[in-house]
Amino acid sequence: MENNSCIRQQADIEQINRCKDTVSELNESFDYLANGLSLVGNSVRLKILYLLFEEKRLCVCDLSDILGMNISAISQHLRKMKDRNLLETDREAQTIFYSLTAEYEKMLNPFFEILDKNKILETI
Amino acid sequence: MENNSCIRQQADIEQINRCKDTVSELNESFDYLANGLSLVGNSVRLKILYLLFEEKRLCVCDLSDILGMNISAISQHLRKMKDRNLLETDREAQTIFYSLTAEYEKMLNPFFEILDKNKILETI
DNA sequence: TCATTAGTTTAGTGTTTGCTTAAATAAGAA
DNA sequence: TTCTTATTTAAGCAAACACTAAACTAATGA
Repeated sequence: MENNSCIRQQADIEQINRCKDTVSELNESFDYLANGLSLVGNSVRLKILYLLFEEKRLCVCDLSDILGMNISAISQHLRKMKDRNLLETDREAQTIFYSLTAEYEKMLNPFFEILDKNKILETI
Repeated sequence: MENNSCIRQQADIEQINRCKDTVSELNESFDYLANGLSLVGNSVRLKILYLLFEEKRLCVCDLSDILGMNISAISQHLRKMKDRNLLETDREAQTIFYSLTAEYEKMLNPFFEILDKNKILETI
């Protein structure tokens, strides 16, 4: 499959084997983390996450209005994030409110801070 | 385009307007951040970033060998990350070494710590 | 100068993602 | 029970993405 002719003569074999061990040990962790980060790495979902961080909770319909997008499209984004435990729901009659889970609120905080900082800069 | 019939009667108009303002103010920041995070949200690139964090520098050929992937595929991933300033290069004769930029090493540190923790757990 | 080694770039292909439309579900009100 | 509101789910499609193969560039050495 691969063109293995490229292994440098001066390659550090020990280093390469250490790296291979790391990759095979952490393989599932890499997949899991990358999958979580790819959810945040979409501007619609990042907006939703930040808005929920600021407002604590919003319903599908609010988000649809704020972002100027189809209810269905928003719902599908929310579902992905709920499945991965970034979000949780809270029903009030027909309305379903989404909010950040405590775990991810904490984890995403550094990024929210970057956005907060930009927001202050914009208003100056 | 949108079915605007979904605006709830009980919707908090002030809240919605505040959110709309936030979104339009920070629009480019959302795009920029999301784009950066989407680079990290791919397991091949996350592996590369973590390996560079651990080993300080590696060449295209080392990474190709470690990850069992085509040189060309690795090179294309590296290029994307270099374009976004996550990585920098350092040539030594024909060999090009890639390393994390200080800025992103710092920014990605919390995620590397999660992986480190998993690594310790695996070895127990 | 020609061959070799290391890496990049381009074109092509299959897969994944995000959005649209339409149908389905779920709760409350008439 | 039927209608309305709020949301979800399923199907379909276009755009973006990741990988392969092949051509190309760049540095070194015979």
